[in-house]
Amino acid sequence: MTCRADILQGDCLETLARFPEGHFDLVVTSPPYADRRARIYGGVKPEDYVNWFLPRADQFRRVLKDSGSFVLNIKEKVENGERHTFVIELILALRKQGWLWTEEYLWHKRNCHPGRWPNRFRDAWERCLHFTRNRRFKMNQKAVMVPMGDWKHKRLRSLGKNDVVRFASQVGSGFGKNVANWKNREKAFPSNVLHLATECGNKAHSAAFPKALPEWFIRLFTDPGDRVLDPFVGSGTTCVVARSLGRHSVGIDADPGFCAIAKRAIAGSPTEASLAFEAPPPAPSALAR
Amino acid sequence: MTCRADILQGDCLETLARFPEGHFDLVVTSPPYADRRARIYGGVKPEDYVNWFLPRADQFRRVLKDSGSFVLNIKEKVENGERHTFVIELILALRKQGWLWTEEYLWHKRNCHPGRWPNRFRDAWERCLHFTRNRRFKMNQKAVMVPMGDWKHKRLRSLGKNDVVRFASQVGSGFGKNVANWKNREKAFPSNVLHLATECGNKAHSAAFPKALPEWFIRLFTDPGDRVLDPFVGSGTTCVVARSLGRHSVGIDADPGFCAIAKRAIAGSPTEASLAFEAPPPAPSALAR
DNA sequence: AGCTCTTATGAATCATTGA
DNA sequence: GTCAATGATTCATAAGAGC
Repeated sequence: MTCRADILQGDCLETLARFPEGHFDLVVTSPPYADRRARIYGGVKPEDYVNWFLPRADQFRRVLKDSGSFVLNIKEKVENGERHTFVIELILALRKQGWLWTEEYLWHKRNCHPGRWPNRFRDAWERCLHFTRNRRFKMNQKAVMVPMGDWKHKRLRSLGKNDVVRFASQVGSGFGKNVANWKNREKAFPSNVLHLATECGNKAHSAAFPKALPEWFIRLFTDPGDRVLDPFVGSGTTCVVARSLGRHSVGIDADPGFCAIAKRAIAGSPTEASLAFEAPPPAPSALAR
Repeated sequence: MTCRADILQGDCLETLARFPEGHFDLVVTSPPYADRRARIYGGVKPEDYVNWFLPRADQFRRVLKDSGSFVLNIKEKVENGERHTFVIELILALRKQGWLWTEEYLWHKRNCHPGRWPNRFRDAWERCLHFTRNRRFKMNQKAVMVPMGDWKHKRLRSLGKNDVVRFASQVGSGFGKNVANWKNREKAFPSNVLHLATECGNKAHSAAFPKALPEWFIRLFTDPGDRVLDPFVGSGTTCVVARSLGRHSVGIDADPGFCAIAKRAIAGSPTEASLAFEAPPPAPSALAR
């Protein structure tokens, strides 16, 4: 199956009005952080961020299926020596708007930005806030199981008593008294912490997140053939990934330059169909450790 | 030097009134989470948590030195399928009280609690909120440096072309690698993500955090001889660690049972002086990956 | 297959200057 | 003074190629 991946230029606040209720299964996005990409988004100030975001989130909610998820990758900046509070204020505001704050996943950035300061260390993590419309929602946990890797094979071959205990606790099965259960199992469920390196080819148009991030959430919260929306699509990563996973997608960006880049990225990217012949699907091994 | 490690029984709200202003250099604690340890703290409900906590935090602030830090290890629980908001509300309230929300460190629990649910994965992280009274505060970054990997030695012998080029072209915000910085450097600075395994030693009195957690913050935010406070000391971990690091400490707990346990733990634990003869100081390698 | 070595890579902060 | 803009400074790692 070849899936549609449409890029629309405009402010998602207006662009989304064209879409019917309950059209999408997943909204996943990394919005312009406050004060970043100032030229394009008019440099929303941190203190205005919530008010800027809310009406857009209202649209996201309208076009999202009842069983859908909304994943928001965001991190507050430091201002005046303090972490700014606009993100946690946004969480509270979104709840008032009717969203459920179901979970907060963490993206641990293995390669974070360099730097050194007297009052803090380098920032190596971002939030992936998971909101839903309902307590019951679609979640395919098996789709993101991680291989246990060499580690398991080496360890299990020679079973010292300590090894068994340590093995069980590291995998998180706890109570892994019955190691035999694990021997035949190749995969383990991940936790709510994702370990991903950032990747960004294009310096001029830095991608917000590495492909593996939307990939993880698309696998987790949608089925093949479902519809994915990224209302701040930037260089197109979400749509490229969605297509390669066999999901339809819509990406919106206010900046014509980004839209052009996104379209090119999609045109040059493999579809699921082509992947099936050319290469194995991306290994989830890189996703969560 | 043998340091005092005093355990006081009582509610820290009242107990701290005996202490003068600016007595402590660091407050580090893992408070009874909402709804946990209900018998002892009267089972503070999540919705009452902020109001319960605030007057105590006011005392913490009073007895903390101007250059001091307050580290709060906490994680919101899931209620009714949602993450509760009492922690982020607490952050906002503490700022209103005059605290600066300087940073949010993460404790990534390498071996988190087992379990499986249809709508979420295992929770593998907790917040370590860092509050200060001032923008300038005591921070000994070198005290928590971690050994570098072996790769460093080889690295210096033959520098990749990329290293040289990027460093040379310091124009245009290219990343530079000042190799001189690496000469004679055996250790690396950590990031704001801590990778620590939980200790599951005594299940009867579930330790709030592993020793390595208070150890890291005590090293980072105090000097030897400084004074550390844990107002919800539980089984005494903070005081045990503080003493072994040569810091004076006060631990407070409302529960006489915990106080007894804490006192025993301290009595049976090594002082810094004894450690100097018996064993090398704890290797920081275990602290942050 | 393991080991060595090479290369790629990043949504940052802070201090200072100018309006 | 307060605010805004600019520039200087800053690491550590993982993945892959090669032997």
